[in-house]
Amino acid sequence: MLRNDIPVYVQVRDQLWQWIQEQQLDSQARLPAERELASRFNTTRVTVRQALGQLEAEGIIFRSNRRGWYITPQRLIYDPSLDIGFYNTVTEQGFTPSTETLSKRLIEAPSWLADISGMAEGAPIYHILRRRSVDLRCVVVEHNYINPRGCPGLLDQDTDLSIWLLLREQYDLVPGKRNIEIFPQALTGVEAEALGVNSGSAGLYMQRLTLDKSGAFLEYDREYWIHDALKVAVQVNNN
Amino acid sequence: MLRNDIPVYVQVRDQLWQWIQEQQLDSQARLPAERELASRFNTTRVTVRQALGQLEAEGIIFRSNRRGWYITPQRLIYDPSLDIGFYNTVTEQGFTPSTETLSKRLIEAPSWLADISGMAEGAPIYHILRRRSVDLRCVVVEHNYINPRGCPGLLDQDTDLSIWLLLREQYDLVPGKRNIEIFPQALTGVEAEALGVNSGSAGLYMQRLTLDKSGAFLEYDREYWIHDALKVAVQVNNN
DNA sequence: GCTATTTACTGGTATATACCAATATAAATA
DNA sequence: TATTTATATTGGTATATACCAGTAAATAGC
Repeated sequence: MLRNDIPVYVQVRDQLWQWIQEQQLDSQARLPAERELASRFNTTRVTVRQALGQLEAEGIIFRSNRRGWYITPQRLIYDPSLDIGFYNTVTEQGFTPSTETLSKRLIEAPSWLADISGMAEGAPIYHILRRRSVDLRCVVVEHNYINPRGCPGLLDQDTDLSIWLLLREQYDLVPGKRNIEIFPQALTGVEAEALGVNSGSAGLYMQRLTLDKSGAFLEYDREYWIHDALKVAVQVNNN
Repeated sequence: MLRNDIPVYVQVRDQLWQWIQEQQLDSQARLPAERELASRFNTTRVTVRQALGQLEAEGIIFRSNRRGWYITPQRLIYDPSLDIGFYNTVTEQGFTPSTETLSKRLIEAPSWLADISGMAEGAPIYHILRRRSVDLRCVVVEHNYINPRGCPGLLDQDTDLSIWLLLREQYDLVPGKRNIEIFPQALTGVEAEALGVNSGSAGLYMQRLTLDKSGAFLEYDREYWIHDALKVAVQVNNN
Protein backbone atom coordinates (compact mmCIF):
# COMPACT_ATOMS: atom_id res chain seq x y z
CA MET A 1 0.00 0.00 0.00
CA LEU A 2 2.69 2.46 1.01
CA ARG A 3 4.85 3.88 -1.75
CA ASN A 4 8.38 4.90 -1.04
CA ASP A 5 8.56 7.90 -3.31
CA ILE A 6 5.59 9.71 -1.76
CA PRO A 7 5.77 11.01 1.83
CA VAL A 8 3.58 9.12 4.27
CA TYR A 9 1.74 12.21 5.42
CA VAL A 10 0.75 13.00 1.85
CA GLN A 11 -0.58 9.49 1.38
CA VAL A 12 -2.50 9.74 4.65
CA ARG A 13 -3.83 13.14 3.61
CA ASP A 14 -5.06 11.87 0.26
CA GLN A 15 -6.52 8.63 1.61
CA LEU A 16 -8.27 10.55 4.35
CA TRP A 17 -9.69 12.93 1.80
CA GLN A 18 -10.90 10.02 -0.31
CA TRP A 19 -12.42 8.39 2.78
CA ILE A 20 -14.23 11.63 3.66
CA GLN A 21 -15.75 11.75 0.20
CA GLU A 22 -16.76 8.08 0.25
CA GLN A 23 -18.43 8.44 3.64
CA GLN A 24 -20.28 11.49 2.34
CA LEU A 25 -19.82 13.06 5.74
CA ASP A 26 -22.12 15.96 6.47
CA SER A 27 -20.93 19.46 7.21
CA GLN A 28 -19.66 19.65 10.80
CA ALA A 29 -19.47 15.84 11.08
CA ARG A 30 -16.71 14.62 13.38
CA LEU A 31 -13.67 12.68 12.23
CA PRO A 32 -12.26 9.69 14.15
CA ALA A 33 -9.77 10.53 16.90
CA GLU A 34 -6.15 11.13 15.97
CA ARG A 35 -4.99 8.00 17.81
CA GLU A 36 -7.63 5.98 16.00
CA LEU A 37 -6.46 7.34 12.63
CA ALA A 38 -2.83 6.70 13.53
CA SER A 39 -3.46 3.03 14.16
CA ARG A 40 -5.76 2.76 11.15
CA PHE A 41 -3.06 4.14 8.85
CA ASN A 42 -0.37 2.29 10.75
CA THR A 43 1.66 5.38 11.55
CA THR A 44 2.17 7.80 14.44
CA ARG A 45 0.01 10.64 15.71
CA VAL A 46 2.66 13.15 14.66
CA THR A 47 2.38 12.12 11.03
CA VAL A 48 -1.41 11.96 11.19
CA ARG A 49 -1.45 15.49 12.59
CA GLN A 50 0.73 16.63 9.70
CA ALA A 51 -1.83 15.21 7.28
CA LEU A 52 -4.73 16.75 9.22
CA GLY A 53 -2.93 20.10 9.16
CA GLN A 54 -2.79 19.95 5.39
CA LEU A 55 -6.48 19.16 5.05
CA GLU A 56 -7.10 22.04 7.44
CA ALA A 57 -5.03 24.37 5.22
CA GLU A 58 -7.04 23.24 2.23
CA GLY A 59 -10.23 24.08 4.08
CA ILE A 60 -11.51 20.48 4.05
CA ILE A 61 -11.61 20.07 7.82
CA PHE A 62 -11.37 22.31 10.85
CA ARG A 63 -10.54 21.75 14.49
CA SER A 64 -12.52 22.60 17.56
CA ASN A 65 -10.32 23.11 20.58
CA ARG A 66 -9.58 19.71 22.15
CA ARG A 67 -12.88 18.33 20.91
CA GLY A 68 -11.84 16.95 17.58
CA TRP A 69 -11.72 17.48 13.83
CA TYR A 70 -14.81 18.28 11.80
CA ILE A 71 -15.87 18.65 8.19
CA THR A 72 -15.73 22.28 7.08
CA PRO A 73 -19.07 23.79 5.99
CA GLN A 74 -19.42 25.50 2.61
CA ARG A 75 -17.84 28.91 2.32
CA LEU A 76 -20.07 31.90 2.81
CA ILE A 77 -20.14 34.09 -0.29
CA TYR A 78 -19.70 37.67 0.82
CA ASP A 79 -19.66 40.95 -1.10
CA PRO A 80 -17.94 43.66 0.96
CA SER A 81 -18.79 46.31 -1.61
CA LEU A 82 -22.48 46.14 -0.74
CA ASP A 83 -24.24 46.96 2.50
CA ILE A 84 -26.49 43.92 2.53
CA GLY A 85 -25.18 42.99 5.95
CA PHE A 86 -24.02 39.78 7.53
CA TYR A 87 -27.44 38.65 8.68
CA ASN A 88 -29.07 38.80 5.26
CA THR A 89 -26.04 37.39 3.48
CA VAL A 90 -26.02 34.34 5.73
CA THR A 91 -29.76 33.66 5.72
CA GLU A 92 -30.02 34.09 1.96
CA GLN A 93 -27.52 31.28 1.56
CA GLY A 94 -29.45 28.94 3.82
CA PHE A 95 -27.31 29.24 6.94
CA THR A 96 -28.20 30.42 10.42
CA PRO A 97 -26.39 33.57 11.55
CA SER A 98 -25.83 34.81 15.08
CA THR A 99 -24.06 37.85 16.46
CA GLU A 100 -22.75 38.76 19.89
CA THR A 101 -21.84 42.33 20.68
CA LEU A 102 -18.73 41.99 22.83
CA SER A 103 -18.42 45.70 23.55
CA LYS A 104 -19.76 49.03 22.34
CA ARG A 105 -18.63 52.41 23.55
CA LEU A 106 -17.69 55.93 22.59
CA ILE A 107 -13.92 56.31 22.26
CA GLU A 108 -11.54 59.11 21.42
CA ALA A 109 -10.02 58.57 17.99
CA PRO A 110 -6.41 57.34 18.30
CA SER A 111 -3.88 58.73 15.87
CA TRP A 112 -3.98 55.78 13.46
CA LEU A 113 -7.75 56.07 13.17
CA ALA A 114 -7.50 59.84 12.77
CA ASP A 115 -5.06 59.31 9.90
CA ILE A 116 -7.34 56.85 8.16
CA SER A 117 -10.63 58.65 8.68
CA GLY A 118 -9.46 62.22 8.32
CA MET A 119 -11.01 63.12 11.65
CA ALA A 120 -9.17 64.96 14.40
CA GLU A 121 -7.20 62.95 16.90
CA GLY A 122 -9.27 62.55 20.04
CA ALA A 123 -12.55 63.15 18.23
CA PRO A 124 -15.44 61.02 19.51
CA ILE A 125 -16.05 57.81 17.57
CA TYR A 126 -18.30 54.85 18.22
CA HIS A 127 -16.46 51.57 18.59
CA ILE A 128 -18.39 48.31 18.36
CA LEU A 129 -16.78 44.90 18.71
CA ARG A 130 -18.81 41.92 17.55
CA ARG A 131 -18.36 38.19 17.09
CA ARG A 132 -20.44 36.55 14.39
CA SER A 133 -21.23 32.92 13.73
CA VAL A 134 -22.60 30.77 10.95
CA ASP A 135 -24.49 27.68 12.16
CA LEU A 136 -23.00 28.17 15.64
CA ARG A 137 -19.44 28.25 14.33
CA CYS A 138 -17.59 31.51 15.04
CA VAL A 139 -16.34 32.85 11.73
CA VAL A 140 -15.43 36.51 12.20
CA VAL A 141 -14.56 39.14 14.77
CA GLU A 142 -15.41 42.64 13.63
CA HIS A 143 -14.39 46.09 14.84
CA ASN A 144 -16.66 48.90 13.69
CA TYR A 145 -15.61 52.53 14.01
CA ILE A 146 -18.47 54.84 13.20
CA ASN A 147 -18.69 58.61 12.89
CA PRO A 148 -21.30 59.64 15.50
CA ARG A 149 -22.25 62.71 13.52
CA GLY A 150 -25.51 61.77 11.83
CA CYS A 151 -26.31 58.81 14.06
CA PRO A 152 -26.61 60.01 17.66
CA GLY A 153 -27.64 57.37 20.16
CA LEU A 154 -26.53 54.50 17.92
CA LEU A 155 -25.06 52.61 20.86
CA ASP A 156 -28.48 52.47 22.55
CA GLN A 157 -29.81 50.45 19.64
CA ASP A 158 -29.57 46.68 19.31
CA THR A 159 -26.30 46.02 17.46
CA ASP A 160 -26.75 42.27 17.20
CA LEU A 161 -28.32 42.77 13.80
CA SER A 162 -27.13 44.84 10.84
CA ILE A 163 -25.53 48.19 11.58
CA TRP A 164 -25.96 49.21 7.96
CA LEU A 165 -29.67 48.57 8.25
CA LEU A 166 -29.77 50.83 11.33
CA LEU A 167 -27.81 53.58 9.60
CA ARG A 168 -30.02 53.48 6.54
CA GLU A 169 -33.46 53.06 8.12
CA GLN A 170 -33.05 54.98 11.38
CA TYR A 171 -30.59 57.67 10.33
CA ASP A 172 -30.98 57.83 6.55
CA LEU A 173 -27.24 57.37 6.04
CA VAL A 174 -26.13 55.76 2.78
CA PRO A 175 -22.58 54.81 1.78
CA GLY A 176 -20.75 56.34 -1.15
CA LYS A 177 -17.15 55.48 -1.91
CA ARG A 178 -15.55 52.43 -0.35
CA ASN A 179 -11.91 51.51 0.04
CA ILE A 180 -11.45 47.81 0.73
CA GLU A 181 -8.28 45.93 1.70
CA ILE A 182 -8.01 42.17 1.93
CA PHE A 183 -5.11 39.90 2.73
CA PRO A 184 -4.34 36.58 4.45
CA GLN A 185 -3.17 37.03 8.00
CA ALA A 186 -2.73 34.69 10.93
CA LEU A 187 -5.12 35.15 13.81
CA THR A 188 -3.43 36.09 17.06
CA GLY A 189 -4.13 37.77 20.38
CA VAL A 190 -7.65 38.90 21.20
CA GLU A 191 -9.03 37.96 17.80
CA ALA A 192 -7.82 34.35 18.03
CA GLU A 193 -9.12 34.10 21.57
CA ALA A 194 -12.51 35.54 20.66
CA LEU A 195 -12.85 33.09 17.78
CA GLY A 196 -11.76 30.17 19.91
CA VAL A 197 -8.85 29.20 17.66
CA ASN A 198 -5.16 28.76 18.39
CA SER A 199 -2.97 31.81 18.13
CA GLY A 200 -1.31 31.60 14.73
CA SER A 201 -4.23 29.98 12.90
CA ALA A 202 -4.73 31.02 9.30
CA GLY A 203 -7.16 33.85 8.77
CA LEU A 204 -8.29 36.49 6.33
CA TYR A 205 -8.14 40.16 7.22
CA MET A 206 -10.50 42.59 5.59
CA GLN A 207 -10.91 46.28 6.21
CA ARG A 208 -13.31 48.80 4.74
CA LEU A 209 -13.24 52.55 4.78
CA THR A 210 -16.63 53.95 3.84
CA LEU A 211 -17.43 57.56 3.03
CA ASP A 212 -20.91 59.01 2.61
CA LYS A 213 -22.24 60.58 -0.58
CA SER A 214 -20.61 63.90 0.27
CA GLY A 215 -17.21 62.30 0.85
CA ALA A 216 -17.27 62.59 4.64
CA PHE A 217 -16.05 59.76 6.87
CA LEU A 218 -18.87 57.38 7.68
CA GLU A 219 -17.41 54.12 8.90
CA TYR A 220 -14.23 52.11 9.13
CA ASP A 221 -14.20 48.45 9.99
CA ARG A 222 -11.68 45.71 10.50
CA GLU A 223 -12.77 42.09 10.12
CA TYR A 224 -10.81 39.02 11.15
CA TRP A 225 -12.17 35.94 9.40
CA ILE A 226 -11.48 32.24 9.84
CA HIS A 227 -9.55 31.32 6.68
CA ASP A 228 -11.99 28.69 5.44
CA ALA A 229 -15.26 30.44 6.21
CA LEU A 230 -15.73 32.78 3.30
CA LYS A 231 -15.33 33.55 -0.34
CA VAL A 232 -15.12 37.23 -1.19
CA ALA A 233 -17.06 38.13 -4.31
CA VAL A 234 -16.93 41.67 -5.64
CA GLN A 235 -18.67 43.18 -8.64
CA VAL A 236 -16.80 46.09 -10.17
CA ASN A 237 -17.57 48.39 -13.04
CA ASN A 238 -14.68 50.51 -14.24
CA ASN A 239 -15.48 53.37 -16.51
CA MET B 1 13.63 32.75 31.46
CA LEU B 2 11.12 30.06 30.59
CA ARG B 3 7.64 30.45 31.99
CA ASN B 4 5.52 27.45 32.74
CA ASP B 5 2.17 28.90 31.77
CA ILE B 6 3.16 29.83 28.24
CA PRO B 7 3.98 27.13 25.65
CA VAL B 8 7.64 26.96 24.73
CA TYR B 9 6.98 27.35 21.02
CA VAL B 10 5.07 30.57 21.68
CA GLN B 11 7.98 31.93 23.72
CA VAL B 12 10.43 30.95 20.99
CA ARG B 13 8.15 32.55 18.39
CA ASP B 14 7.94 35.81 20.28
CA GLN B 15 11.63 35.96 21.19
CA LEU B 16 12.57 35.20 17.61
CA TRP B 17 10.28 37.96 16.43
CA GLN B 18 11.85 40.36 18.90
CA TRP B 19 15.32 39.29 17.81
CA ILE B 20 14.39 39.86 14.16
CA GLN B 21 13.30 43.40 14.96
CA GLU B 22 16.39 44.15 17.03
CA GLN B 23 18.68 42.91 14.29
CA GLN B 24 16.80 45.06 11.79
CA LEU B 25 17.19 42.27 9.28
CA ASP B 26 16.66 43.28 5.69
CA SER B 27 14.02 41.84 3.45
CA GLN B 28 15.11 38.40 2.22
CA ALA B 29 17.82 38.17 4.91
CA ARG B 30 18.51 34.62 6.08
CA LEU B 31 17.74 33.33 9.57
CA PRO B 32 20.13 31.05 11.48
CA ALA B 33 19.72 27.32 10.82
CA GLU B 34 17.02 25.41 12.70
CA ARG B 35 19.61 23.36 14.63
CA GLU B 36 21.41 26.56 15.61
CA LEU B 37 18.15 28.09 16.84
CA ALA B 38 17.25 24.92 18.72
CA SER B 39 20.47 25.01 20.71
CA ARG B 40 20.25 28.76 21.18
CA PHE B 41 16.76 28.48 22.68
CA ASN B 42 17.70 25.26 24.45
CA THR B 43 14.95 23.21 22.90
CA THR B 44 14.47 20.74 20.05
CA ARG B 45 14.19 21.29 16.33
CA VAL B 46 10.58 20.11 16.39
CA THR B 47 9.59 22.91 18.74
CA VAL B 48 11.65 25.46 16.81
CA ARG B 49 9.90 24.42 13.62
CA GLN B 50 6.56 24.92 15.33
CA ALA B 51 7.60 28.47 16.19
CA LEU B 52 8.93 29.08 12.67
CA GLY B 53 5.68 27.77 11.24
CA GLN B 54 3.77 30.38 13.24
CA LEU B 55 5.98 33.22 12.06
CA GLU B 56 5.47 31.90 8.55
CA ALA B 57 1.68 31.95 9.03
CA GLU B 58 1.93 35.53 10.23
CA GLY B 59 3.88 36.43 7.12
CA ILE B 60 7.01 37.42 9.05
CA ILE B 61 9.28 34.83 7.47
CA PHE B 62 9.15 32.45 4.53
CA ARG B 63 11.00 29.29 3.61
CA SER B 64 13.00 28.48 0.51
CA ASN B 65 13.12 24.77 -0.17
CA ARG B 66 15.97 23.23 1.84
CA ARG B 67 17.91 26.48 1.75
CA GLY B 68 16.64 28.16 4.87
CA TRP B 69 14.27 30.70 6.38
CA TYR B 70 14.18 34.31 5.19
CA ILE B 71 12.57 37.61 6.13
CA THR B 72 9.39 38.22 4.15
CA PRO B 73 9.43 41.31 1.90
CA GLN B 74 6.67 43.90 2.14
CA ARG B 75 3.35 42.92 0.65
CA LEU B 76 2.59 44.05 -2.88
CA ILE B 77 -0.50 46.24 -2.99
CA TYR B 78 -2.65 45.07 -5.84
CA ASP B 79 -5.94 46.31 -7.25
CA PRO B 80 -7.64 43.58 -9.29
CA SER B 81 -10.40 45.95 -10.37
CA LEU B 82 -8.02 47.93 -12.55
CA ASP B 83 -6.07 46.81 -15.58
CA ILE B 84 -2.81 48.44 -14.58
CA GLY B 85 -1.07 45.10 -14.88
CA PHE B 86 1.44 43.25 -12.77
CA TYR B 87 4.52 44.87 -14.27
CA ASN B 88 3.45 48.45 -13.57
CA THR B 89 2.06 47.63 -10.15
CA VAL B 90 5.32 46.09 -9.05
CA THR B 91 7.65 48.74 -10.49
CA GLU B 92 5.55 51.59 -9.11
CA GLN B 93 6.09 50.19 -5.64
CA GLY B 94 9.84 49.99 -6.04
CA PHE B 95 10.17 46.27 -6.67
CA THR B 96 11.56 44.38 -9.63
CA PRO B 97 9.04 42.22 -11.49
CA SER B 98 9.69 39.29 -13.77
CA THR B 99 7.42 36.98 -15.70
CA GLU B 100 7.87 33.60 -17.32
CA THR B 101 5.33 32.30 -19.77
CA LEU B 102 5.13 28.60 -18.97
CA SER B 103 2.74 27.75 -21.80
CA LYS B 104 0.45 29.47 -24.29
CA ARG B 105 -1.88 27.74 -26.67
CA LEU B 106 -5.29 27.68 -28.25
CA ILE B 107 -7.60 25.25 -26.44
CA GLU B 108 -11.18 24.11 -26.81
CA ALA B 109 -13.29 25.51 -24.00
CA PRO B 110 -14.05 22.78 -21.44
CA SER B 111 -17.53 22.70 -19.95
CA TRP B 112 -16.64 24.55 -16.75
CA LEU B 113 -15.14 27.41 -18.76
CA ALA B 114 -18.11 27.43 -21.12
CA ASP B 115 -20.42 27.77 -18.11
CA ILE B 116 -18.46 30.67 -16.69
CA SER B 117 -17.83 32.56 -19.90
CA GLY B 118 -21.10 31.91 -21.65
CA MET B 119 -19.25 30.59 -24.70
CA ALA B 120 -20.05 27.30 -26.39
CA GLU B 121 -18.33 24.19 -25.14
CA GLY B 122 -15.41 23.42 -27.43
CA ALA B 123 -15.16 27.00 -28.66
CA PRO B 124 -11.56 28.18 -29.24
CA ILE B 125 -10.01 30.04 -26.33
CA TYR B 126 -6.48 31.25 -25.70
CA HIS B 127 -4.91 29.77 -22.60
CA ILE B 128 -1.78 31.38 -21.16
CA LEU B 129 0.01 30.09 -18.07
CA ARG B 130 2.50 32.41 -16.45
CA ARG B 131 4.66 32.54 -13.36
CA ARG B 132 5.45 35.95 -11.95
CA SER B 133 8.06 37.07 -9.44
CA VAL B 134 8.83 40.06 -7.28
CA ASP B 135 12.53 40.60 -6.62
CA LEU B 136 13.25 37.07 -7.88
CA ARG B 137 10.76 35.51 -5.48
CA CYS B 138 7.93 33.62 -7.20
CA VAL B 139 4.65 35.07 -5.93
CA VAL B 140 1.89 33.99 -8.29
CA VAL B 141 0.93 31.50 -10.95
CA GLU B 142 -1.69 32.80 -13.33
CA HIS B 143 -4.01 31.14 -15.82
CA ASN B 144 -5.44 33.47 -18.46
CA TYR B 145 -8.35 32.40 -20.66
CA ILE B 146 -8.96 34.94 -23.39
CA ASN B 147 -11.66 35.21 -26.01
CA PRO B 148 -9.74 35.18 -29.33
CA ARG B 149 -12.47 37.19 -31.06
CA GLY B 150 -11.05 40.71 -31.23
CA CYS B 151 -7.44 39.75 -30.62
CA PRO B 152 -6.28 37.35 -33.37
CA GLY B 153 -2.65 36.37 -33.19
CA LEU B 154 -2.33 37.26 -29.53
CA LEU B 155 -0.21 34.19 -28.84
CA ASP B 156 2.42 35.38 -31.29
CA GLN B 157 3.03 38.44 -29.13
CA ASP B 158 5.38 38.58 -26.16
CA THR B 159 3.28 37.63 -23.14
CA ASP B 160 6.00 38.23 -20.57
CA LEU B 161 4.67 41.71 -20.08
CA SER B 162 1.13 42.94 -19.53
CA ILE B 163 -1.62 41.21 -21.45
CA TRP B 164 -3.99 44.07 -20.67
CA LEU B 165 -1.54 46.48 -22.25
CA LEU B 166 -1.51 44.31 -25.37
CA LEU B 167 -5.29 44.09 -25.49
CA ARG B 168 -5.69 47.83 -25.11
CA GLU B 169 -2.89 49.11 -27.31
CA GLN B 170 -2.77 46.47 -30.03
CA TYR B 171 -6.41 45.43 -30.21
CA ASP B 172 -8.26 48.37 -28.68
CA LEU B 173 -10.06 46.12 -26.20
CA VAL B 174 -11.15 47.72 -22.93
CA PRO B 175 -12.77 45.98 -19.97
CA GLY B 176 -16.24 46.75 -18.69
CA LYS B 177 -17.82 44.75 -15.89
CA ARG B 178 -15.66 42.61 -13.66
CA ASN B 179 -16.61 39.81 -11.33
CA ILE B 180 -13.89 39.08 -8.80
CA GLU B 181 -13.65 36.23 -6.31
CA ILE B 182 -11.02 35.96 -3.60
CA PHE B 183 -10.46 33.42 -0.86
CA PRO B 184 -7.62 31.75 1.06
CA GLN B 185 -6.69 28.38 -0.36
CA ALA B 186 -3.78 26.04 0.13
CA LEU B 187 -1.42 25.67 -2.82
CA THR B 188 -1.26 22.14 -4.19
CA GLY B 189 -0.38 20.22 -7.31
CA VAL B 190 0.98 22.07 -10.31
CA GLU B 191 0.58 25.50 -8.72
CA ALA B 192 2.63 24.58 -5.65
CA GLU B 193 5.26 22.98 -7.84
CA ALA B 194 5.47 25.96 -10.17
CA LEU B 195 5.88 28.32 -7.21
CA GLY B 196 8.49 26.11 -5.59
CA VAL B 197 6.57 25.69 -2.34
CA ASN B 198 5.42 22.59 -0.51
CA SER B 199 2.06 21.16 -1.41
CA GLY B 200 -0.36 22.43 1.22
CA SER B 201 1.29 25.80 1.74
CA ALA B 202 -1.03 28.69 2.49
CA GLY B 203 -2.10 30.71 -0.51
CA LEU B 204 -4.65 33.17 -1.81
CA TYR B 205 -6.84 32.33 -4.75
CA MET B 206 -8.21 35.09 -6.92
CA GLN B 207 -10.29 34.84 -10.06
CA ARG B 208 -11.61 37.48 -12.38
CA LEU B 209 -14.27 37.33 -15.03
CA THR B 210 -14.04 40.33 -17.32
CA LEU B 211 -16.60 41.38 -19.89
CA ASP B 212 -16.12 44.08 -22.51
CA LYS B 213 -18.18 47.25 -22.77
CA SER B 214 -20.88 45.42 -24.72
CA GLY B 215 -21.15 42.68 -22.12
CA ALA B 216 -19.37 40.00 -24.18
CA PHE B 217 -16.85 37.63 -22.61
CA LEU B 218 -13.35 39.09 -22.76
CA GLU B 219 -11.18 37.27 -20.27
CA TYR B 220 -11.24 34.93 -17.31
CA ASP B 221 -8.23 34.39 -15.11
CA ARG B 222 -7.29 32.32 -12.09
CA GLU B 223 -4.41 33.47 -9.91
CA TYR B 224 -2.70 31.44 -7.21
CA TRP B 225 -0.75 33.71 -4.87
CA ILE B 226 1.71 33.01 -2.10
CA HIS B 227 -0.22 33.93 1.06
CA ASP B 228 2.21 36.58 2.30
CA ALA B 229 2.99 38.31 -1.00
CA LEU B 230 0.09 40.64 -1.52
CA LYS B 231 -2.52 42.93 -0.12
CA VAL B 232 -5.63 43.30 -2.23
CA ALA B 233 -6.91 46.86 -2.36
CA VAL B 234 -10.14 47.64 -4.19
CA GLN B 235 -11.87 50.96 -4.71
CA VAL B 236 -15.62 50.66 -5.09
CA ASN B 237 -18.32 53.19 -5.75
CA ASN B 238 -21.85 51.95 -5.21
CA ASN B 239 -24.62 54.14 -6.54
C1' DG C 1 41.60 29.47 -13.88
C1' DC C 2 38.01 26.44 -14.77
C1' DT C 3 35.31 22.26 -14.17
C1' DA C 4 33.81 18.19 -11.94
C1' DT C 5 33.48 15.77 -7.76
C1' DT C 6 33.11 15.29 -3.02
C1' DT C 7 31.71 16.80 1.37
C1' DA C 8 29.14 19.36 4.73
C1' DC C 9 25.03 21.51 5.82
C1' DT C 10 20.11 22.60 5.49
C1' DG C 11 15.43 21.78 5.90
C1' DG C 12 11.91 17.71 5.21
C1' DT C 13 10.09 13.55 6.93
C1' DA C 14 9.29 9.99 10.29
C1' DT C 15 9.10 7.10 14.70
C1' DA C 16 8.45 6.49 19.57
C1' DT C 17 7.15 8.30 23.66
C1' DA C 18 5.39 11.21 27.44
C1' DC C 19 2.73 14.37 29.89
C1' DC C 20 -0.65 18.28 30.03
C1' DA C 21 -5.21 20.69 29.57
C1' DA C 22 -9.65 20.84 28.12
C1' DT C 23 -13.62 18.30 27.10
C1' DA C 24 -17.12 14.79 27.29
C1' DT C 25 -18.96 10.96 29.59
C1' DA C 26 -20.02 8.01 33.47
C1' DA C 27 -20.75 7.51 38.21
C1' DA C 28 -21.90 9.09 42.66
C1' DT C 29 -24.43 12.11 45.43
C1' DA C 30 -27.92 15.26 46.94
C1' DT D 1 -34.44 14.15 38.89
C1' DA D 2 -30.92 17.36 39.11
C1' DT D 3 -26.39 18.30 40.50
C1' DT D 4 -21.82 17.29 41.58
C1' DT D 5 -17.75 14.54 41.24
C1' DA D 6 -14.69 11.30 39.25
C1' DT D 7 -12.96 9.11 35.14
C1' DA D 8 -11.81 8.45 30.38
C1' DT D 9 -10.88 10.50 26.06
C1' DT D 10 -9.30 14.08 23.06
C1' DG D 11 -6.25 17.16 21.07
C1' DG D 12 -2.01 20.21 22.46
C1' DT D 13 2.72 20.39 23.60
C1' DA D 14 7.35 18.64 24.11
C1' DT D 15 11.76 15.74 23.94
C1' DA D 16 14.95 12.74 21.70
C1' DT D 17 16.43 10.72 17.76
C1' DA D 18 17.20 9.20 12.97
C1' DC D 19 17.55 9.28 8.19
C1' DC D 20 16.53 11.42 3.61
C1' DA D 21 16.93 14.91 -0.20
C1' DG D 22 18.18 18.99 -2.00
C1' DT D 23 21.56 22.92 -1.73
C1' DA D 24 25.85 25.17 -1.10
C1' DA D 25 30.59 25.15 -0.13
C1' DA D 26 35.06 22.93 -0.28
C1' DT D 27 38.13 20.11 -2.69
C1' DA D 28 40.41 17.60 -6.34
C1' DG D 29 41.48 17.19 -10.97
C1' DC D 30 42.44 19.07 -15.33
